[in-house]
Amino acid sequence: MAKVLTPQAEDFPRWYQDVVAKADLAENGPVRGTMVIKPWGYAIWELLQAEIDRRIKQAGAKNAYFPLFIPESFLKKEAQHVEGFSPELAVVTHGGGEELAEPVVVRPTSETVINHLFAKWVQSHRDLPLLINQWANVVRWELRPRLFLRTSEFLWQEGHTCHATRDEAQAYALRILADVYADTMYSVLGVPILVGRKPEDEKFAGADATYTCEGIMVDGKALQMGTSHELGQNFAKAFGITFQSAEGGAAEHVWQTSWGASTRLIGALIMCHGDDDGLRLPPLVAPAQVVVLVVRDEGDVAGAAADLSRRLADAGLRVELDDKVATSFGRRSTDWELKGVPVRVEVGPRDLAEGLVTVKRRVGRVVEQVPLANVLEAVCVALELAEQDLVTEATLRREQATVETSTLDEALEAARTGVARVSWDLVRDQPLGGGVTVRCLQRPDGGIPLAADEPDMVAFLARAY
RNA sequence: CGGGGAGUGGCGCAGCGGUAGCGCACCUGCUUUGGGGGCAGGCGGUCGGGGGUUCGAAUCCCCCCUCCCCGACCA
Repeated sequence: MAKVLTPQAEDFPRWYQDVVAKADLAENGPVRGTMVIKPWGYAIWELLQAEIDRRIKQAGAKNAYFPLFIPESFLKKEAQHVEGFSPELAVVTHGGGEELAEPVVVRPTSETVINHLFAKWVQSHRDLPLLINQWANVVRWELRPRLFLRTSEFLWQEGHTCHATRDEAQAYALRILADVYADTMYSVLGVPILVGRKPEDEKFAGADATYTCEGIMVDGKALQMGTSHELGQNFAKAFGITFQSAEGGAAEHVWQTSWGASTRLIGALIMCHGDDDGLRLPPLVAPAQVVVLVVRDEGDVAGAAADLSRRLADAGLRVELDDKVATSFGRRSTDWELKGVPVRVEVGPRDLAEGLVTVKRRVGRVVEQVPLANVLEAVCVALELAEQDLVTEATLRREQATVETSTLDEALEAARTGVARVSWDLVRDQPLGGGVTVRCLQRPDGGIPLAADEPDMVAFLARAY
């Protein structure tokens, strides 16, 4: 196998850049920090998006769309929020050749503009809960961009909800975390995650509590893949979102949540499953689940390959037919491998003479000769196993990367190369350094702490992207 | 903003006073095709910008700009 990529062990960040480029996922835009998502990368995003969208709707939220431009004054209405986002705002000061009376910011997130509207939409307890989601791009002027992981503009979904009580809002924030994020990450992306609560100083700007899904990458670093926030009544008070309860009486402020997951998930996919030969895609988000390759255009090989790809497509699989024999077979194999297609079916004259084709799995490099009649079944089994193997491998790796520690020094040492599990009481208010941060807090039994001051919490320390 | 480095065909780089080169990619043709094939021919650059030194500047000097890497911030 020709080495096309910088090996992970040699230089992981460079390996990442190589994969993004060679698998044709994305490239830099002309403005620093911007990203061009190329067809292969975008197709992955669309599949991921569809999965998340389905779960969001299942949780009762409806899609809507709010403006890209937000009056600058809106951002300033919630004190923590403006403090958190000011440094990374893109601000438009001119329009139509004139200086604007009030500058508008390009949304870094949409709490402010959405809550402005919510104040009008919510009047009665009958309007609650209000469950809204939007798919959009947002802009945060990043100092150190990295394709998919941290770009100045990125695509995401952001959910925003209003509830009558704190308990209901909390339950909904946790429901999204579990049913939408954790479930998609685990059962669709095959990425094992740590689910927990962010310490107070790592909360979303303006939130009472932030819950997070932290993925563990091949190099032992953590990546925040999705967050769900309890906003309390902070924005409700800043924007005047009130309702009258069934009992009547004075207007009350609603209790809110917001939650988001972005194109960063693609970065997680790359860094969690990729190997020295490229991407390895879980079948559910593979733009092509199977590629049928014409090894050599001899006799009826091309016809047989075309028939085969049609049969697989008819069975509901996403299939790509590669009959571009002008390019060498080795080159094409390498390219599909870089792109991470889970299963390849190779149709060549030698095998075909015996009524066989070769089925190769990207994960585990399993190769088998299969009679033409059994290809569909063999491919389905291979896809099933591909999914399982990816999860098993990644889960094992996360377990190996996670170290139980009993002192802060031990934890910091372990967090230099992986994840340290340590008592929160040993970490609280201590300086960490070395790029190590508290990724999340859990209860001793792995549950999610519902209050910031729960006793006996466990902290997970790691370096992060 | 602090510390380091780099700007030369699409990409990666060499050249460091004497007419702009290499690898990859791309185009044409032949040959090949079971893991990035081979051969031949070809397209493509006012060497980041401005000023200066010199008979002569990609190369030396001055100013400016941009980008990358390491930190602080971050979905």
